[in-house]
Amino acid sequence: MSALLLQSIRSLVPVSDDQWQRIEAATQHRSFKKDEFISRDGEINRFTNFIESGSLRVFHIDGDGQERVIQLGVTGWWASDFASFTNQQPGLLHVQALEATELRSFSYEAVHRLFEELPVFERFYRLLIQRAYAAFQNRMLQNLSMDAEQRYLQFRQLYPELNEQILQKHVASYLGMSAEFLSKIKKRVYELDKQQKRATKPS
Amino acid sequence: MSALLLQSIRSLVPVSDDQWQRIEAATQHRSFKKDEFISRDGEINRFTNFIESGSLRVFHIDGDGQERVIQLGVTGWWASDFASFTNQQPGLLHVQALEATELRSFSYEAVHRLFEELPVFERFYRLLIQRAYAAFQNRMLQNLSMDAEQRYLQFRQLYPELNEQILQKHVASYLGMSAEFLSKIKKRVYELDKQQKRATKPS
DNA sequence: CGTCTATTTGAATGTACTCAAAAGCGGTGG
DNA sequence: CCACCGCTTTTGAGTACATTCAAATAGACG
Repeated sequence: MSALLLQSIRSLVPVSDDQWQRIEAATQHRSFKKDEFISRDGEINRFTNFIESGSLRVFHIDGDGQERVIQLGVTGWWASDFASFTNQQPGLLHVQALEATELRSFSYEAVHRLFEELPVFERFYRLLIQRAYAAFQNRMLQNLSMDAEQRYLQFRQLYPELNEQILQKHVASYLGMSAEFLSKIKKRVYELDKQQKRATKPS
Repeated sequence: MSALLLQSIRSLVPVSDDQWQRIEAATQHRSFKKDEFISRDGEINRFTNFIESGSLRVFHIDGDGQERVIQLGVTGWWASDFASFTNQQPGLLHVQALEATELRSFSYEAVHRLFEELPVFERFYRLLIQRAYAAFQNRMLQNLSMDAEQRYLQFRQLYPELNEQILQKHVASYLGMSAEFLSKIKKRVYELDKQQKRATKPS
């Protein structure tokens, strides 16, 4: 019984206990150790994943060997190489556990079986993607219109848990900047915070 | 009768003639002149749009007045301020016709009515978003891992029709670079092409 | 404690931007 | 049909934001 997953689904559609049982029966539980790969570049990604605990990153390695983090995920989030899963074609992305991580995964077949059996599940899935798409459009907007410091501040405000839990170098990559530069930004922001505090409450 | 729209839908799901009539009846036809706004920043976007002819851009104006093109659309594409439409909340984006443009639009109410009446339409809509999301993930990948010249070359290869039909300044904004810089890139690429041709077939 | 990796810091560099001016293009009216 | 106007594109010079590389420091893990 995965209370978190049920909660994630019920936040988008109403589900009877009977329906929930059929959904849960379609999932499989998967465990990964720190740094273990959940799926790889070049493979067909067979699963879409709900994170029960732990964290992971979805990333690409481009021509010159640079890693680019496309997505980060922590407990209660969904994450996979979506394009590869959807089209059942070899993917461009790696998915890797960043710590010991427990997933509740739906295989491609399971998802499509549920679409046929439970219209409410297809609706849930549609809403899930809709939300993800809207979030992505927002992220694109930010990447286009903000400089590195603004992106970091926005990220820190929006996802404080990621900012704490995930290694800085992965956060930097997610935000589209070098790890060194993020380090400099954090220093600058920290000094500004200090100054502001002093200014706000002068002894 | 909108053959193009029917084609767009049938490319994703099978639709009977009867079902198609109910879908088409739910649409409305809307015409826009060049530069006219289809929806605006701050408004709730009531429609999702299929482009029957013409072209449009979806863009954001940020703090310092800079315009950032999030999406471009031409005949046969779907485009709207998706986040605003989906959540029925005031949007951050403008949608504007780039030339005389004919849309076939679905209101928020019409879409939801169709979801209830025709499960096949909900499936179509899910597949449409799925595809858009996968494309977006790809674009994000490219924005993170490619420099300006590579992004332009990829764009030109992927969407030659957009490259020809849309003003360079909008393409530049879509690609996340200044119009001036795109101009310089095009010159460089053109000179390279010339050199290559000379090298390939020396008199 | 020692090793391995992550983060910090600094210097030099580069990619892309801004600003300004010139050239090109398209439409409209005389 | 030509001349002019407005807008887009081109071009060049100076600049800035962010990168790369290298070395030092700090942290985590066995």
